[in-house]
Amino acid sequence: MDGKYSILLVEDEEHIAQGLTFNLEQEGYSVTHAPTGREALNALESRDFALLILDLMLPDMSGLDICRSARKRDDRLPILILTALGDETHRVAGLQHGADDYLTKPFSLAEFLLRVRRILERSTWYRPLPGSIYRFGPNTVNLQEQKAMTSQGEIELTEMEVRILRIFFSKAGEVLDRGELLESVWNLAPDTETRAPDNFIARLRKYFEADPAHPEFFLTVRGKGYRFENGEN
Amino acid sequence: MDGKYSILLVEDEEHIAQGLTFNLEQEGYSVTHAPTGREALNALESRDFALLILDLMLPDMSGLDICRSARKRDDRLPILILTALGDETHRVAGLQHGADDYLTKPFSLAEFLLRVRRILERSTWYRPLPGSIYRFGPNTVNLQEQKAMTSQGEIELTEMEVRILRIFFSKAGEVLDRGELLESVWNLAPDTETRAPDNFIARLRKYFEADPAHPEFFLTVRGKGYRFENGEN
DNA sequence: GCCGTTTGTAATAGTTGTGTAAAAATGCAA
DNA sequence: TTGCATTTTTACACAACTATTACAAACGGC
Repeated sequence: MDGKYSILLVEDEEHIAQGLTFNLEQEGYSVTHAPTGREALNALESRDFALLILDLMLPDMSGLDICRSARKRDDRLPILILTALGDETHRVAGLQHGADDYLTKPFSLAEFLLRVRRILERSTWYRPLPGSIYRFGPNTVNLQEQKAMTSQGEIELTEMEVRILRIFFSKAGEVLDRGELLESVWNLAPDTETRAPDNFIARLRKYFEADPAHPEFFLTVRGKGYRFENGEN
Repeated sequence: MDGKYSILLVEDEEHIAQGLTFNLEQEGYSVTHAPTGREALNALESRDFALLILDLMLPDMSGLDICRSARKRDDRLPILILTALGDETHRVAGLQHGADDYLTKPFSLAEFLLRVRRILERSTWYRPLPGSIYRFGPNTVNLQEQKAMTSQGEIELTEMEVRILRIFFSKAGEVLDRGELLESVWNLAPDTETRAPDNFIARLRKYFEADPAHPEFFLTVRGKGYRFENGEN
């Protein structure tokens, strides 16, 4: 769960896929490649992407079907169609199916990368940055906007709270010892004597736990530290 | 004020301009036509548009210059470049100057209209409809006429107040840090030491909040800056 | 005089420190 | 093993401190 944009590239021609993947990763994006429609749909089911790049000519199904079902799941997912079908009918059909952009092969690599960048830049204006929304149990945390929705209503988060939550979310399931927390959140030596972390844990439990005395998300690992469980794994 | 999108069309060839205007109006948009760069800049100065459609080949100046200065005024104004210069260098240059899309003449009218519609649809996700009035809670703000209706009655807004409100409205929900405000409203270095923003916030809260000490719209994010919530999202 | 900025001081939110209670682990004898 | 005393660790309310913000009032330019 890093800050990189994750892109799903749906393309059956292996060498084109490799070239695009290479160049997109070069730009700092994280690319998942799906060579068939089936795999594309699976990937869309299993996780969130910041952008869908779609070849229309797939062996098993029409790209437009993928386009439609992706739109249905997430009506603001940016979609870039990339195809050899360049005539007006196809372009219009693609745009009508909800694509954000439509590039015809052969296309200029520079233009392609610019359009990708432009789409992703714009998308941050209307959808949260990848990884900035986190859900567990009845809670929804928006790290970017420093607020959270809990079963008790919406609350504002402070900077420290956000920093701690960020660490916990990124290491869900792992035990975080005091020293590690002190280093990464407080920039203190790992052996500093302070109970500041305890206090924050208590606060987080008050915010997010149904019964703070018997936490199900922010767990104590006696003698070690704390462990965050998101309730899924 | 109607809900129509207003488009500024910058195009020197009269018959093309007429054709596009006709078709765009057919679609329900309100079109302003500027045949020269100078007139385009004047129009951009005098009022807000939802979209700028730009021919690059103008008699008096380069379309890219217009693109740049329009971006400077409003960094989220959608721009569609429309030109006969179709080779890669020009396309890339256009996109690099901040254009949202780039269509090469001759283009398909249907595709053009679809792309316009797509851009405008997306834009409502991240910017308030220009020229329309903005509502939050019991307040109604008209940036165009620099007036606002609050629960205490109608007030006139000063230029600075309008500039700040514009930023807050267009970034509703986001945390705006001091530096960002200083840059975009005051054109100052982001690390300038001043409390001018505080004073305006205090004023806005006095205008628009039922209880300025416990704001529900203009919120403080301690250590960061401010966040405007329109009460919907 | 109107607006916008600077300045000074009060108020406040957020973080950390501290004390006490509770809980868990440990030691050890039976 | 079991039971009980002892020690260690954690929970968390509250106090103390500090950096940041609120805002009135004075100031200054167009």
